[in-house]
Amino acid sequence: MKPDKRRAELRQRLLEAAEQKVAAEGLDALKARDMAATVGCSVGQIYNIYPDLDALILAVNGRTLEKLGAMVTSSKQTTAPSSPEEASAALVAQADAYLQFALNNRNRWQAIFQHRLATDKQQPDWYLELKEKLFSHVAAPLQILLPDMAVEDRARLGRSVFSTVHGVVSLGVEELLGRQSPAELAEQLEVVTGALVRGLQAPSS
Amino acid sequence: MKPDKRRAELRQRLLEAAEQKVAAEGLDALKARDMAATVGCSVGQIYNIYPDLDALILAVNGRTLEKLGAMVTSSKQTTAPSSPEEASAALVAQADAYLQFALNNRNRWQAIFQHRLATDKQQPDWYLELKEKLFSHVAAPLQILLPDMAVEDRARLGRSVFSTVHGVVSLGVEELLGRQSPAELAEQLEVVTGALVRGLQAPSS
DNA sequence: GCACCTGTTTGAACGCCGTTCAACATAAAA
DNA sequence: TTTTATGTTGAACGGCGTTCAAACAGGTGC
Repeated sequence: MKPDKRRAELRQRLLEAAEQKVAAEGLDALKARDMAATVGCSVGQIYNIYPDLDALILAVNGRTLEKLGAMVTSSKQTTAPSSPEEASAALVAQADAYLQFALNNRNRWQAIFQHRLATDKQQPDWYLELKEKLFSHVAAPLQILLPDMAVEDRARLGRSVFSTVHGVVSLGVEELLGRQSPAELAEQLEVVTGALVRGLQAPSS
Repeated sequence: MKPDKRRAELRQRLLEAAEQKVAAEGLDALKARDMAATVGCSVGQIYNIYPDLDALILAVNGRTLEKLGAMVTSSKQTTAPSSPEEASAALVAQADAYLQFALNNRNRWQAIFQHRLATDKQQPDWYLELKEKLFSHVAAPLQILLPDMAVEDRARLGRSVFSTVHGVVSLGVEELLGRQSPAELAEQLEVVTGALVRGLQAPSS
């Protein structure tokens, strides 16, 4: 078999093994030696395929971002909301979809925000674009909700609304055990996103 | 000198050294050997004073939470807001104070949310109380804003509002370089918190 | 002074980590 | 077959948190 094909296959197997490991035991459980043993190659081979473990983690997180994006997109109750009411409902539904994804894929979702590159390295372009795509999903319903807003302002606001939802989900999921149930969390999230959307429509003081 | 006194002094010196290290170079730069060298003791001595490095980190983060709490508290433009308008302004001011603290103490602030205990260990009570105190600062103005709400509901909502602000600050600070300036971030935060507060007062649909 | 005991302090050593690279295997060319 | 180029390997390196047998210091009785 050609070495190129071997490498491509191994690359795929490594990614799958890494995804499963992260999903099952969290980002901290991802170890080079363990991955090598799982896919049946040497430790060194990993570094022939990925420059370092960070690259493998980014590949895993990239796939998570894709799944997350698909989830949030498919949540839009109306594929193209036309009224402010529909747009509001779509935003609240997106927030709930984000929460449900975080709850159902906790380790994978946490890995996205847990992982930190060394300060001198920076996230690759394809990864940044994936995140941007996620933000833009939020900005779309905002267009119906706030039609007079400039495009770049709406993009910024989309990021902020996403951040808002992320904050509630993030701190909520992190101390799930002992304090609040998933149902209570979903309720709180709906209260907050609902209020935020109403407030954005209301005239500013 | 009595060993007890020596230990107490060393405990203090270790905490200060750890704080400075985290503030200057971030949580990841905190190493046992380095701390020992800085305060002039052996590595082992650290483990006679703190059970492990997690405990030292929690001590550092505890002090950060205290400073943060003081900052947010002192931000209340009116020490005891009496009108809904004052309460709204107080909440927006608190959010801005939170942002300013995060910007001015980035590494220390990041350390709070970056640090993760092993899943089998859990945060000590005094640490949880510090966080609870922070949330309660938000809940206080909510009392004027939503006087009819039950106490425990208000506490929950306080946590959610805090989470909201935290989300915007968190994702905002993490990609500060290249995209948005601190001023833009502050503006975005004000837009979001303002809208949220307005929405909470408006009748729910 | 010395010997004894008791609690404290020490830093080499352990196990685990990401990463490297001289040595080895394999395939292609001569 | 021999030589060359290319791909693969896993022991070894440096660094990490943590431990614990051994060295140490302080007090007590002689």
